[in-house]
Order: sequence, then C-alpha cells, then structure tokens
Amino acid sequence: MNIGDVSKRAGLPAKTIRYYEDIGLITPARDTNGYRSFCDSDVHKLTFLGRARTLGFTIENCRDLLALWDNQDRASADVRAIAQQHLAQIESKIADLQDIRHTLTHLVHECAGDDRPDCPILQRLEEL
Amino acid sequence: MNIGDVSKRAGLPAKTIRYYEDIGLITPARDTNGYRSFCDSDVHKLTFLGRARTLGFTIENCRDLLALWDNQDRASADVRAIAQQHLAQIESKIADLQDIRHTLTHLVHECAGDDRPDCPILQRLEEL
DNA sequence: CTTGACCCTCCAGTGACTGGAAGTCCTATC
DNA sequence: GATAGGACTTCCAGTCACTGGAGGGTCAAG
Repeated sequence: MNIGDVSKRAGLPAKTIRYYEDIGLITPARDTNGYRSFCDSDVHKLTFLGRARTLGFTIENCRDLLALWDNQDRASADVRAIAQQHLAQIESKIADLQDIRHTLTHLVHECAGDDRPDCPILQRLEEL
Repeated sequence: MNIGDVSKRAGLPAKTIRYYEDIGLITPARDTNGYRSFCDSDVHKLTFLGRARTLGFTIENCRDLLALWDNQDRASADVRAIAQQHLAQIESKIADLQDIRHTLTHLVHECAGDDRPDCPILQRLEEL
C-alpha cells in the first residue's frame, strides 16, 4: 500500500507519516522504485498513533505506548501510569486556562468597547 | 538600568527581554559599553508584556495591544475585540481539553493497572 | 591584578509538524 | 511514442516563543 492510501485510511497527512518514519515510530518496507510499502500492521500502528495524538499524548508517550502495545508481557499498570500522568497534565492545563478565562471574562465585561480610548483592559494589564 | 535589574523588576528572564528587542517589541537605548540601558517606560512596557503573555495573548496580540496602549486616540472597542477573540480561543481550548479529560478519565478507570497485560486503554486506542 | 558577576552576540535546539522546491515514477490519453 | 497529470521521493526551511550554551568583553571589589 502506498502512502496516499495509508494517509486516507489512518487519517493522517502523508507528511506526518513520513515524519513518523523519520523519528522511528514506524519502519515501512520499500518497493524497488523507492516508494514506501505499508503493511496492515503499519496502518494499524499509524491509526493507534493518530488516536493517541488526538488525546494529546506527546510523541515520546506514543513511543512508549507503542512499545507496550507491541509487548505481550507488558503490565497494564505501566500503560495506566502513562495515561494517568497525562491526565494530570491535562487537568492542570485546564485549571490554568480556566483562571485565564476568569480574568479575561472580567476584563472584557468591564470594557465599554466603544470609540473612546479609556480601557480597563489596558489599565489592568499595567497594574494586575 | 541594566538588563539584570529590569529582569527582576519586570519578572522576565534576560533572554526573553533580548528576544523582545530582537522582534521589535521594545527598543532600549545603549550605553557606550554596548550594554542595554532601559528607561522606566521600557520597564513599564515589559511588565505589560509579561502580564499579557501570562494571559496567553500571542506575541502578535501583544504587539497590537502595545500599539493601542501607546495610542491615546485608540478606541477601547479595538482592545476589547482582541481580548474577546482571545477569550473565544481559550474557551474552545478548554472545551477540547475537557473532552480529552473525559475520555482519559474513563480509560484510566477501566484499566486494572496491575501486572497483567490486558489493558483497555491500549484496546481503545486501537478501536476508538 | 585577579576573581566573579554581569553583559554582549551568535548559533542551535525545542515539539510536532507543515510548506515548498526539485526531481523521479506511474498511469492514462492522444 | 509523446505527453500530461498525479503521486511519490528527498531535503531544507519555517512555525511559536523562547531557551541553552559557547565564546568573549566589561565592571566593581578585594
């Protein structure tokens, strides 16, 4: 299977797939003409990667998850640890953004938003 | 005032301050020895920038906000528009992350997290 | 006169791609 | 057989907002 088909099947841009090969996440075979020749397992891995990335796992997380996925002797605790740590990061990021949202909402509400120059947003950015 | 003092006062790393000069956000004077010589207005601007960046405004937003801040004839509506647009982006990012959190929480709860290989997290990343 | 803290510039790297140039290969049509 | 187009290849550069480090100049204290 060529990269274009795989791209459609896995839902990843061809560029991204080449990049994943570059950094060693996949190692597709090559045809005599130099074209990458993907097998089902490659497509499977790429789909897996796409899902994991959608959930915000870093590439290094993905590398670890793929290794565990490949390893039949894995302990599910190892997978869970990665997911749990990632979850904690997501939660802290949400909290940060919620703080920011709070402040911004406040500022936007306070500002008249007309053609006069007086603006509490700018004032608060000075004083905050 | 030298960059070290400004760094403390504005709460920004010296590296960042040099970078902000590089990209034209500030233009501090120079002493005869080549050292940057910051005036109060520079420090004021840098503090403003620090605040805006903390709230997640992009550098280009900051550039616009600084210009409005400098411009006594500004309309507060222009400032508000920038803040409002940014707020919308923050809110959409929060929503995305909350979706991810939802899924991840689910997965983590389902996984036994013991020394057996069976792992619903990996399964779901295949199927999802 | 030396030590150590501070300052300077310039280059490279981060993460995870993405865009584009320049060239090869395959397939279909005339 | 020529040609047009699309798909594929590699390689280089750019994104965003810094950050780290090398290699060197400057300054104040002892």
